Amino acid sequence: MHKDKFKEQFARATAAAFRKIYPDIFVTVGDSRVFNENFIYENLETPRDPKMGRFALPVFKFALLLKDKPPLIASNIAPAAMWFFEENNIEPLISIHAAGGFLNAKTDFKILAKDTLQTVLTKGDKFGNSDIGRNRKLLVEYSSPNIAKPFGIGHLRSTVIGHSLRRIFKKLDYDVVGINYPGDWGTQFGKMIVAYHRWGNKDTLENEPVKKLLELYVRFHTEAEHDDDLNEEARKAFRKLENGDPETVSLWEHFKAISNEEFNLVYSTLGIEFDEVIGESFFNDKMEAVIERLEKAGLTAVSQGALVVKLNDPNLPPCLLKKSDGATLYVTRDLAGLIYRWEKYRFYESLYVVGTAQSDYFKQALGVIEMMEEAEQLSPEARMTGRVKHIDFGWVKFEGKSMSTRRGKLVFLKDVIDQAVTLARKKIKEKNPDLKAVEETARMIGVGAVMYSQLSVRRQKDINFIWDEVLNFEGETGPYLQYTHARLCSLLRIYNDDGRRLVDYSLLDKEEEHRVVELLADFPETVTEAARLYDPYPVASYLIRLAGAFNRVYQRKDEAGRIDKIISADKELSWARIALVRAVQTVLKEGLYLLGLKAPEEM
RNA sequence: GCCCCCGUAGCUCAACUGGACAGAGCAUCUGCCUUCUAAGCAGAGGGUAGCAGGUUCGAGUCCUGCCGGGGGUACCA
Repeated sequence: MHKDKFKEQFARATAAAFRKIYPDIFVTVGDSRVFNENFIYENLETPRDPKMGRFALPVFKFALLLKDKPPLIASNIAPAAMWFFEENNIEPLISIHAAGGFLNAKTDFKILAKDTLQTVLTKGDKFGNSDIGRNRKLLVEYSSPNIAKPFGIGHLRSTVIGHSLRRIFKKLDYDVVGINYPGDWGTQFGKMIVAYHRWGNKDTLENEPVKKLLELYVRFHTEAEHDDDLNEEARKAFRKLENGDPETVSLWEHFKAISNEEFNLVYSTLGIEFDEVIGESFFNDKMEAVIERLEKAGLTAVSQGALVVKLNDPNLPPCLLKKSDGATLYVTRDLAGLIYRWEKYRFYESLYVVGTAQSDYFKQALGVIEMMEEAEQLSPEARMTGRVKHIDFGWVKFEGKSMSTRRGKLVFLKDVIDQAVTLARKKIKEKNPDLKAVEETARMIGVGAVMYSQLSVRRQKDINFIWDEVLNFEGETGPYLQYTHARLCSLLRIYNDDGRRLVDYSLLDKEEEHRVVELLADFPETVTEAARLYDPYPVASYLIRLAGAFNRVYQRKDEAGRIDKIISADKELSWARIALVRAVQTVLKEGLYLLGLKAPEEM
């Protein structure tokens, strides 16, 4: 793991200072706690207010050990640490100050700026890359919509989060396989088939077939409320499908084709990629083997006519492998999928980006796997237990109300995107009528706004999908990031140089500029943080901060109240500032890429 | 009933997993475009952190109990 050289120097100096100021205690505890450099490094924090310093060490926890009051400790250590540099003839990269119970470190700006900007400009979009994922196979399952149902905004969240995680982990050199696992099997198809036979025919599915399928699905559920036969019929129809009845199968194929056409359109509009698309039905012929394996492991039981595995956790209901009529369930296929993926990939980790409503379900499935591997006494390397993770995310509501496919209460993603793109088109006409690529740009912005709406909150939080907010392009939004990017590109077009000259970074001496450089230096850490949390959110909020910091530089006013422009008559100064612009543009573009958003050069 | 999650500004959310005076955006109000994109920037107002206890040098963050909301609770996925 790459270490920050400023923090390393801080740790070395303060550890030495602690040894010097508290020699008696050092003798008794030895090279540990505050006397140990690594310990100090690990305990560094970032101050809430960047003005206080780049990083800080709170010393409260050491008061007991050192038998001193925290402010006294800090004020003793700070000068001793600075003295350490002088004593050992080390050029300090930082200055250390005591502030109450904190030791604050400020970095030498010239060094930070030179390091950071040169690194960004030479590495380009590889800035922030890391090799922590080398030789690690990582599976990410996301999107996974249900065939024969429209792609609603409910599916958007899994799609956007998963796709972003795929890119983030790739950046860290993981060998990522992005998987789409569409729901193309199950009792729902029995319902669809019954509904189609009762109320539909070939002509029904001529125009807007996806909406027609939804209508059939909804009608089934409303009528099933006072017609018990319907559900029974549906179960029969699904069994027919499982038994391979040709007519039923071809109808199912037809539904699938209709849905896939719509899904692919959505994916290409959003720019979503997968490495593998395998539907549930792929596992039809692999379920028996799983059931046999579980039986052999002595885990199965028959309960109320159904084949089940009872979990160890008393709070979980038994896991149903087969219904009392012999038909399989979702989990049966998912267990087969889990085993199949483990055997095929021997993954380091496998992530399932699925809503939090399914968390008990995942506990069941993973519980069954764990019990099985335990019963089979597999070696630790042969077990997938602990490597499979449910990456859950909060409920998506629409205008404060729950959505329900069964009741037809849902919002089509297609409609949402259309609205957003239309609005973007309108704004372009208004704000930049000379823009040539209107259609393409409007699409980037509209889609960006919709996608960002799913990333602007930590993934565990519920999201309320509110039109006014999604269609607002100001403030903490995708279009704001894109706009800032376009603005940066515009500057680079005007000041057309190759960026290969010697730059005096000390000319970037304004507070606003310092803040931008500090943020640029934070990018690599932000990416690893996102990976650690399995959440793109840190990247999203980071980009907002970066864009805001740059916009403040861009519109900073001098003492006379005039805008202090990036490009001025002062050549040296302009070069330095353009280097900053180029670095911000690079990171902003890469960050947007990680989120799955396009970065327009003009808008 | 039982099991998870959540309650922070009018609204939507942050706060580096226990640290510094709780921060942003939206909305409202006030400024700023005679050449670098105003989808922007500066500023103002707006807070008893659901309530009550507890642990701690230190609590929005941890523990307990209430109150309120959401989700799940074997033959859906």
